[in-house]
Amino acid sequence: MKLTTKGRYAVTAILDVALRQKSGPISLADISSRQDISLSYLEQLFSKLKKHQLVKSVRGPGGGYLLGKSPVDINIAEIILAVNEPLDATRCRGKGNCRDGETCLTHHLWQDLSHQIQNFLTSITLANLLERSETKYISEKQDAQFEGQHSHKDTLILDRLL
Amino acid sequence: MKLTTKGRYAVTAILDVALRQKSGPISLADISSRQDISLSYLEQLFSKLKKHQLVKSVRGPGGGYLLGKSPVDINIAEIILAVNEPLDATRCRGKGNCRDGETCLTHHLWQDLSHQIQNFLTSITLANLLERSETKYISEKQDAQFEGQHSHKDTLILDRLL
DNA sequence: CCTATAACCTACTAAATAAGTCAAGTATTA
DNA sequence: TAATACTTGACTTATTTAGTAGGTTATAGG
Repeated sequence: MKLTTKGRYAVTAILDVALRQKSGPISLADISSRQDISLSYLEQLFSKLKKHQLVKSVRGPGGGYLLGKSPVDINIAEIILAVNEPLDATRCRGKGNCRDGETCLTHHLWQDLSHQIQNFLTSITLANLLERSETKYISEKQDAQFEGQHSHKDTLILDRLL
Repeated sequence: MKLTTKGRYAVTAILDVALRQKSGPISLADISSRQDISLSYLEQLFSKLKKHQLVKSVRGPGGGYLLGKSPVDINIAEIILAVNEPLDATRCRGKGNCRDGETCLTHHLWQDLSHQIQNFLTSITLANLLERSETKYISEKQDAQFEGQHSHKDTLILDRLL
């Protein structure tokens, strides 16, 4: 699970579609100018997103992209995984230095941690983000789901954004 | 918050120290051979880790690195942030296309999401990982803390690693 | 039918970052 | 005082990200 600007672009772009698709397909050119991401880069990203059925396309004038399924059924993890390559293999695969299991320990702990992050991102859907964008203050339900045991002092107030 | 192999190297390496420091300082050469990370790259990483007081060094023969504080007081987020540069600025800063607040929407949602991930990683300490490495099966307490509402079918059984 | 629009596709390139190398130090202590 | 191990900085290389250029196909609307 990699978290880079690439995944962020993908999430941003698909959220842009989600927010506006009521009025029909959204063209990449529109997303490009709104989100300030180059058109060609968006083409690369949406090609992958489409391959994973996260979006569907409408060709021709007035065409563009629509969500491939309901926002409830699209989670953040799958968006990020869709645009990142097959998630490169474990470091030790094939190498001799993991034969006794001992040296694999931290390696697998990291993998485990990575799974936790992925689970976490899987638990957040596009619908959740849409909700947040329509909610002036974060609801308690969301809050609990997102934050676990931590202090809420840095919780984002979406008010100023809308 | 970026999640790349760089941060993974850092977590892996510092965990290696945590697991073995009972027998004294751990040299980078040892970590290098055990974890298969180049010595010089480790030097770069540990230089930053030390700057953030996550580790402390012991010079001279038999020297190496020790944790800078208790495993309970070191969380995963600070390890990753320590080796990644000051967390690059927001895309729209200074640019004209965010003036009306509208275009910033998804941008801030992403930032918010990033905060959630950071909160999550902040909630996991080195001590948690150490515990896990000593526990054959994941305890319920850990499980609840880590996973939220999700299915546990892909939960890692550490048994096979130890 | 024609034309503009927009998806789709391929190949390439520039920039940034990650990862690793090299070399010449300095401090510590057995 | 020699061995060990950290420190520092300048380099190189590889990979990934981001952007360009140049097309083709599909289709809505005049």
